[in-house]
Amino acid sequence: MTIRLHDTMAGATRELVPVEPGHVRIYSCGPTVYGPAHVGNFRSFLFVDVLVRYLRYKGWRVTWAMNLTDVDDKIIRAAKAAGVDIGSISDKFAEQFLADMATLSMTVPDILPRATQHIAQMADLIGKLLADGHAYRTDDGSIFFRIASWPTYGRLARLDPEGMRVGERVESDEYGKDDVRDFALWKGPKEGEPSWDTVIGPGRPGWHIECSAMSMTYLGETFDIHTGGVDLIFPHHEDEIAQSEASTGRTFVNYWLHCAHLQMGGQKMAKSVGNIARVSETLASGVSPRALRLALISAHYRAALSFGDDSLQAASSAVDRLDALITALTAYRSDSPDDGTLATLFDGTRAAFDTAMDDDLNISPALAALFDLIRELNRRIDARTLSTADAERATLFIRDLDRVLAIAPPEAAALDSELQKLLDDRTAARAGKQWAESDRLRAVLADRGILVEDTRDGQRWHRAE
RNA sequence: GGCGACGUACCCAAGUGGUUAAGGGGGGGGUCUGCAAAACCCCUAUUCAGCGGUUCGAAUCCGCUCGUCGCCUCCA
Repeated sequence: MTIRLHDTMAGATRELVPVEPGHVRIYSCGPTVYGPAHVGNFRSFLFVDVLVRYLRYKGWRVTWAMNLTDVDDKIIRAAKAAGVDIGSISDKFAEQFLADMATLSMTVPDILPRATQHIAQMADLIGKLLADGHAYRTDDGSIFFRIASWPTYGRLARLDPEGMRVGERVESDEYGKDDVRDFALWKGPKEGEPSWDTVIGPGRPGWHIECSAMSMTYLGETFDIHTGGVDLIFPHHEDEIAQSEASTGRTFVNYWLHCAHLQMGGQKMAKSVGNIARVSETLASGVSPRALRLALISAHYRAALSFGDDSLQAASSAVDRLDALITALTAYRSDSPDDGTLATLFDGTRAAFDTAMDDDLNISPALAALFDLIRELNRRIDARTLSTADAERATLFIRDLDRVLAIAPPEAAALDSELQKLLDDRTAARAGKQWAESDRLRAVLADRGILVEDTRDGQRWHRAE
């Protein structure tokens, strides 16, 4: 039971060995809830979802924490613009985020800590850094981390601290800092901004400190996996490491996992670039949630992934193919004896699937194993070599793999009696070769979202999405 | 400018030294079928950005060239 993951710090793929045997602790940098998240954001969350799902599928215990940043410059700005307090902005978009998560069948993290509910923990951490000389106050009550006090600063991002000079793109007007590269742990109180009274004085937290405080609160001073998009490597994760390790004197995180960007139009999807797509918009354009999910998880997480009509179309077709098989297996009836080679087929599929996923979540070959299985099962359905029980076994096997992928259709709920009557009427019409009536009923059912197909197993149906 | 990733068919994307270069999508042909849909079968890269090199052997290793993207700033 070994799984290898690519650790950004090591720059290499390493076997996952958790601090506590059998129990993996994961922290993910979550969204800042100042607006609706876009699908690029969700790519990075779904990558962790797949990781968590796979670890659990393999029998590991997982504790997954993902923060919701509910206080920062953007939220403050949005609240001011709307004339409300920051809570009404962050609550609204946190709610929307959770709804989008559910739409995409994303596992709900075990812990979803919010920054504003952990101010005291952050203040304690900053207090420790002040006491140890890793941080200093400025005249306005802000507190900065002293990068010069942390020699390994820049190691994660492979940036040379000496080379990080003030350039065109680095603001140098934040006077008061000892060094322009120092970053804010705490921002002094300002008129019109939220402020908390704490052991280190009044003010509000800087961005990076929340992740250190909350991850260590829930997962311990040293935990296993920390995830985020590649754009968080610097400065966010670099800063987290500096402030965490400076305060504890221990290794903060054992494995840093970073997800590559989702691209649209040849560039990374970003609000600032203006090329974003949101979950709600994508669904409104007729793409099913499962197709969207597949489009976002179908490439290796460390490779840039292009998103657009083509990728959504391909994912939709692939999901349809899976659906068609499940529908066919469900309708399948045969007097054939059990297929003695079915177990071997399943074993081979699982071995290929697991081998691929064990290798840094190499999902492409894993999906290939699934689709190879789909073709082979369709062959056997056509050849009528499966028993009725085999078809059921096959469905169960696919649903087992789908604990990791979460792209299979939900168990079909029973139809209401009116729809069932339409189906029954159509079956009767077909029995009497009343093709016109049969076609009419098919159209009526299609209007109600029930797609019917005729096969030698009789009429079968599935819901349109 | 510094650091890094990548360039495989019409599109997406595995493969990182050795028989026929996965899989998905798309396209073409066929089978099945009242029709439709689905499914199945066949075809769609003698070739892996280009050029050199190492090797018995390279898409896979090395060098150079060209191109794309990312980070160095808020950002998943």
